[in-house]
Amino acid sequence: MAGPTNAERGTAARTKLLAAAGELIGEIGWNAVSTRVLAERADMRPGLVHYHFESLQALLRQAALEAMEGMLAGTAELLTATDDPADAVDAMLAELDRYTGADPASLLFIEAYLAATRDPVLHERMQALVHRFRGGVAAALARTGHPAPEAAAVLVMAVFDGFLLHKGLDPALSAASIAPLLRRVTDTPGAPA
Amino acid sequence: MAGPTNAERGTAARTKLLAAAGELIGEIGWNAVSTRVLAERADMRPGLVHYHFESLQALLRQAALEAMEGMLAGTAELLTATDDPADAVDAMLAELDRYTGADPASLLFIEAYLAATRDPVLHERMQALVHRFRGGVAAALARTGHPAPEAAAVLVMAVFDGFLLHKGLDPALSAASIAPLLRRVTDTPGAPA
DNA sequence: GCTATGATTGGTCGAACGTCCAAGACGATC
DNA sequence: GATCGTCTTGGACGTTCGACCAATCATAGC
Repeated sequence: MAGPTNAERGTAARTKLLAAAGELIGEIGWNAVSTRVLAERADMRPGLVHYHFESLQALLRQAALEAMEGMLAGTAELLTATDDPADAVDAMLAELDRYTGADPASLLFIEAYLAATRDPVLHERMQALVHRFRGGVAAALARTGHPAPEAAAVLVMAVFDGFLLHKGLDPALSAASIAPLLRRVTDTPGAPA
Repeated sequence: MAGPTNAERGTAARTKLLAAAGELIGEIGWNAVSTRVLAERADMRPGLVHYHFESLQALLRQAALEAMEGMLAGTAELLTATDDPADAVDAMLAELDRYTGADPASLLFIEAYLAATRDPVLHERMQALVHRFRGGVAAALARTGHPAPEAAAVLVMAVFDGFLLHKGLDPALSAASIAPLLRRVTDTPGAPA
């Protein structure tokens, strides 16, 4: 009965804490995640939090970044899976319909945006994350000969996040209804059909 | 030397508290606004907060709603001041460039969106506020014969808020660069120039 | 076995929190 | 000038917070 080694238990605890933090940030809000509720969700004692992480803020920062990285990585694959980036944007918009705008995953993004305005380290890392993703969209659009791929990528991503924001307020909003209009932005005028 | 009456002092205190709350929500975050820092900003004793307002949450709710109402009202005038709603959207986008995305006014909006997902009363009132504004945009677009004014209004407002979110992360973003692309959305194809 | 090292426990510290309340201060009314 | 309603003060209440720490436990290497 060889149980887990000490190192394994340590990394397992860190992983559980990060996962719990990722859930709680969206559920109750960044500033409402305390060491005690976090430990309870992760099924461990509060003292462990500050043993495995330098501070609560550092833990939340890392949890948010890893969660966002995971979500963006999954979505970025759509860009390379389709030939026409306009179709890819459509697909990403359709995937956006799986989020209600009030679920923990959506809210984690918004919470992170806000936290980034008050945490320089998070700001820098999150900026790099968004910049990379936006660069991918812009590059895909540029390949089709889009006249302003950078600006179009900025607009597309603003629509994504802004739509989530509004959807949280009005769940009746449907991504399908704005998809054809967003296509006006991603399409390249005068291109062969 | 007739000083202010008791009633005047009361309403003045309420006004000061609401103004201070509006500032602080954006500066330090909704959940970080406490009775004590709020009273300090409003230059009064902490005990007064719960004399003039039922609870801290009720105060923050009212402060956020009044602040947003004021900002949206000012912007809505642009809709009636111009003949072409596409020009109005351009003007609103230009006005958006006065916000950095990290200033208290911008952040108050985002904070309110988040708070609305956890406060049913705020949710309802804010939904009505956004709905009314969006209806104005849609009506203006409908007048030009836009084929999908409702969807276009949803997309335009998503761009506004989403762009603010991204601008807070990357101050280099300029509304001017996405304006011509957003025009593709608001324009009515086949309309007389 | 014994000892290193890392993981975990339970508890404590001072500070800040939302809310409430009795007592005082002020202007209006008679 | 007494009285009344409103506004204001200062302090108190129980709770929770982030952070820290000595003691205990479990594994790994000798």
